[in-house]
Amino acid sequence: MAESTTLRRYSAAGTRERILRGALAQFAGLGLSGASLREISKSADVPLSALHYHFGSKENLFIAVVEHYLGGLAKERLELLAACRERASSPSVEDIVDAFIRPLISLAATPDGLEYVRLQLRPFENPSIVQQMATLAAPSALPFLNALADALPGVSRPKLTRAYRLMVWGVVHTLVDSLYERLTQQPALPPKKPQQEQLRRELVEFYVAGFHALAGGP
Amino acid sequence: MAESTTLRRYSAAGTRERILRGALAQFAGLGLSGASLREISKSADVPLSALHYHFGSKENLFIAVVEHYLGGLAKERLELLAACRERASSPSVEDIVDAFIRPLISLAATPDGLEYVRLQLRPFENPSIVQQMATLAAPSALPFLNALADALPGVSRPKLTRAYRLMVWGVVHTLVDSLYERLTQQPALPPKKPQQEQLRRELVEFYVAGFHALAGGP
DNA sequence: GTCTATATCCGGATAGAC
DNA sequence: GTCTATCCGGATATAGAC
Repeated sequence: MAESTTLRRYSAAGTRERILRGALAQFAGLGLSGASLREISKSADVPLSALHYHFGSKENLFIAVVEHYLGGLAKERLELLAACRERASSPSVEDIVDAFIRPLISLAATPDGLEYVRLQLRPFENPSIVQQMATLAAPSALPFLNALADALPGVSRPKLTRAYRLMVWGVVHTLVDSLYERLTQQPALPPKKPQQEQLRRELVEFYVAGFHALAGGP
Repeated sequence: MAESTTLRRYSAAGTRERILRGALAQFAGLGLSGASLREISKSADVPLSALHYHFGSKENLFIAVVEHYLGGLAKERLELLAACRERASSPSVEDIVDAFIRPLISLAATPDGLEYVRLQLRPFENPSIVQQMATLAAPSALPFLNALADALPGVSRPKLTRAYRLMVWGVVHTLVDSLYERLTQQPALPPKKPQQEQLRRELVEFYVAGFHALAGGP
């Protein structure tokens, strides 16, 4: 009946995931340099050395967090884009914009997902991280740019890229911007589902109009 | 002929400004927690203690940098907005958007100005800073929101605020986004004046269309 | 694989000479 | 006002017992 006197508190299986969760929250709130491994280890309830054991370094952990949470979002977006292609041979601007925005709003409606969206605003601290983030982002960004180029054949690629970027960052900031939450006394993402649907329609409408304007009108 | 043996290298008059310049570059590149006062002191060529003597703390210095550089931008924007009001009793959406975007593009075309634009993407690290940034931003944001509300009477205030925020962050990111510079191999802000003018027209066009779409068409 | 203890360094802030 | 020297906490990372 003597319980093992080992100090191990958790199975190895769950440790990695708990670290990723804790790290997500810390990095999202404080950024790469602002977060500390000590705090992450506390919030994940693992010893500090477990972070190094599993991830090697702070930067590696950061990238691991991004990879872990980015995957689902990119997958969902690409699936929606593919679904448009099945319905019509080439998707409309509205289809494309919706396929981009819809999964992000769903994601932001979950607690972890919202943290991940916040994290996206923080990674620009050293060139190595920027490089790795760009590599991670490319596989989901390029199909959208290509689809937009097909839907708007009159618009040059640089123009399209800039407009795509307006959409990317505008939407992310809309969902998590604490500065404007304070300035305007409005929550960034409404808590209830119907209002979130409303917000999605509003965003799609806004950006579809913008894209069409670049092509010289709808 | 004996030169004074004092160690003072610079007059006090220039010290504050050099500190602000050095701090701007460091904070813009690395964020509040990523930048170090030691590096700032080196880049400004002043001793570390001068930073504390003139500004008291790292956070105070950060806020001082923002105040110092934000001033000119806000002033120029509000002047342009006032100028529209003189030409017509109530400015059009295009006037308002242009008054918002034009000074930012001019600012970003100067080296220090570009650093300041980059800095805007970094201040979200602790509640006290967010609070102070919101306070600093309000005096220039509210007149623009009010002007938009006048120009688009059919659009609710929350909708307008969200759209305004889309514009704020989209434009800032467009001018300095290193992630997409790498992803797309395009410089964020074109180096030559005519192309900058072109970019400005493009941005104005995009956002004017978006705002009008919210009102149910132009 | 897990955990404690520690090495090593760098950060912001300050004391006090000049 | 300016500058050197220093305090001290907290950071990442690692060594080594179990």
